[in-house]
Amino acid sequence: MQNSEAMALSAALLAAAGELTQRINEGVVARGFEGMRPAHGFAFTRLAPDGATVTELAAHLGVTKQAASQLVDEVVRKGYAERRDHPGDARARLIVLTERGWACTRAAEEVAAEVVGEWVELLGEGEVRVLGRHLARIAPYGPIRPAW
Amino acid sequence: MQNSEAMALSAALLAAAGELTQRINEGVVARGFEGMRPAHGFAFTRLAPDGATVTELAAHLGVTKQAASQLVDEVVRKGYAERRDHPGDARARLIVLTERGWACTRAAEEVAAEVVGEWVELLGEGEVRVLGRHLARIAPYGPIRPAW
DNA sequence: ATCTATGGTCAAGCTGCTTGACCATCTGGT
DNA sequence: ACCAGATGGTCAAGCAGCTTGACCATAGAT
Repeated sequence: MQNSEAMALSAALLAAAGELTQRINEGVVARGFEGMRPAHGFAFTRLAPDGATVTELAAHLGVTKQAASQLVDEVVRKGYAERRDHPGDARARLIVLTERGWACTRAAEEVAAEVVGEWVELLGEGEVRVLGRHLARIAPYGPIRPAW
Repeated sequence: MQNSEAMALSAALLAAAGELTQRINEGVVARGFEGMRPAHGFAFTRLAPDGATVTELAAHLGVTKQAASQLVDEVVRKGYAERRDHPGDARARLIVLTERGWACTRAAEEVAAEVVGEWVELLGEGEVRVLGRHLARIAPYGPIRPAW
């Protein structure tokens, strides 16, 4: 495969990721979750199942734990999450979503489904599923970082 | 398609984009182009064919023209590009790559080809081509923004 | 019992972006 | 030809989000 072809693929991937992120964020904000940034959403995906520690969150976001801690401060202040004592480790705090945090997460999923729905119209559902499977094989559970 | 499925696809897309960007940047830096950041590479892809104005660059990167101008300052100072008079518009300057700028661009293409080569090993060349075509249809020539 | 590693926070600083103001030049209407 | 508004570009100031460095409390190992 030619270098220029690889570069075109890279550019398309980046453009798609950037547009998707922007649209999800705009949709979430439009649904009444003001002051939310994409990073909050990515944090929520890590907090969603059972909560997480600041250190785990930092690893997931690819930032320092200080940065993650500041981000937690912010979402706690805005009412999307709360710090609880960690069961079994008195040093750690378990960050969990509040009901409003869950509502925000559901809103993000709805918007994502809208955007992906447009892709389905363009490419067909089967092709979009294939796209998802291939992308999942390319980037299996790495940290989610800003594209640049 | 379920909301959770759309969210998983979104996460995979973002993770793939983030990893690709990081690896290309690391590869470029490792080849001797120190101090380069991903944003520089994205700027170069716009400058590459025939140069561009600061305003065009700003639109391509999705930032203000002041930010684009600062970025141009930086790459000019580092020897990757130069400001020339714009033929046909005395207000504007045409930013063009220097030879070193072209070398950096070629290096980025090489690294991108390496990474995409790994995807080809995973998925096969045909599937990767399909991936590229689909992504190109999803995000046709939008600005390349940071993922968050 | 101690020593080291780990989770977390506080504080300070930096980088890259934004907003706002401004000048030079282009463009279109009169 | 001229003027008014639009456009390209830069300067300056401010800020948000991240980093590094220092520090404390607790865990786990020896």
